[in-house]
Amino acid sequence: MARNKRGDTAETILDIAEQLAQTLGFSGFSYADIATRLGLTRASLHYHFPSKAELGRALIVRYRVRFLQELAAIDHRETAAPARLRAYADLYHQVLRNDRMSLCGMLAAEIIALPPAMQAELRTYFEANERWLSGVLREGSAAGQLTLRSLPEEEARVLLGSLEGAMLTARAFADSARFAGAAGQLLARLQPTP
Amino acid sequence: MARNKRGDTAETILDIAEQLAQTLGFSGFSYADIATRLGLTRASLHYHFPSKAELGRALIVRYRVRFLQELAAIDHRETAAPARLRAYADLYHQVLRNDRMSLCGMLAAEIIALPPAMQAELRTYFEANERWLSGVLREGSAAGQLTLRSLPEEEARVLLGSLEGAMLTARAFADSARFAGAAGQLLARLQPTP
DNA sequence: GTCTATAGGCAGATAGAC
DNA sequence: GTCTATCTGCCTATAGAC
Repeated sequence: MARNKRGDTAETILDIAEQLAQTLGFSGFSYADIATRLGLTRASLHYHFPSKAELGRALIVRYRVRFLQELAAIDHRETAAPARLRAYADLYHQVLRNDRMSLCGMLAAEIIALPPAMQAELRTYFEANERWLSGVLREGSAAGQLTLRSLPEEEARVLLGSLEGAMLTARAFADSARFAGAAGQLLARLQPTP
Repeated sequence: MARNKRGDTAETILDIAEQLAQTLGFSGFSYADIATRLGLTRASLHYHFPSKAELGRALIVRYRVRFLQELAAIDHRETAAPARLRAYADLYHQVLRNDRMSLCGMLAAEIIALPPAMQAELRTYFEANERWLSGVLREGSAAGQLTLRSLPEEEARVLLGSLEGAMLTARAFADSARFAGAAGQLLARLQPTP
């Protein structure tokens, strides 16, 4: 749903659900968890999001839209490909510093347990990410700022997966510096050797 | 517990629980799921594993022991570092072809929702993995078979995280070839350029 | 929009018979 | 070891009053 204006109850519900999903997983939280933190009853939540499946779908859609806005901001702020990639990795790092896992990385783990509509949205999210990364890698390669060892599309897949995995293992040790180190190395490998 | 001999009911319970945990996550399955597939009642399961937390702990311990046995087998079978790394990545690939996620990668996602004993076992598992990888990378580097861009320990962390992440995203697209492609690239980057 | 009340089911776990 | 029966609590979801 989430057809209301910003600042609305629906948005606040999504904020809380997002935090819970990124820390406990989608099957790891309940309407009761949200209701308690929001100071509402479970029944009221169902007014805004009739089913948990619809809440989950809205969660991914909003997350993707916001993420793409941030990517557009990076495109506007940074012009060089290496700087854009660093800014991209920084988005992940910020999430981790908030003691969260990437929403879609988390959901990808439990994808089989998710309703079909959420599975589809998840793939759309990853595809959009890879499309943006591919573009940055291609342009950086053409400009001589990056050295690719394979096609931009394939490098993008590897990079996306590697960053998600770096978050996953960093979280296991509750150490966001672990992520920063891994991200730095992954990007350094793309640097051209003069 | 799992204090019984192999082939026992306890082992079968672990087999089923392992498959469920690797596909749905630890909070994604119940004693009822295991009982149904095994043809027992929920109460009987509690005889073997009094609580789900103990079942989960036994799950990780057995998984780690088996995994380390496979790593020892690789050490015995392959002598060159690049071949050992390929065999290592192949272990992941086999898991994925069984439509499963790496057990500990899955559990790492939901680590905050896990009982403390499971969290500790999880870290032990990852540490053991990194220790083995570090050794292979160090020896391969010393033998001129691999080119490292940083310390073996750091390269090991990056590789472990990247492989886990490659599984995660490959699963989102239900495409194990995606993992194979990423793994191939990650290992190719370690190849010395003559 | 939010509430109370409640349905109906499933969760992990235990007691005690066999 | 496995069973039946049961407890307690939580889950998603709905009906209907305000």
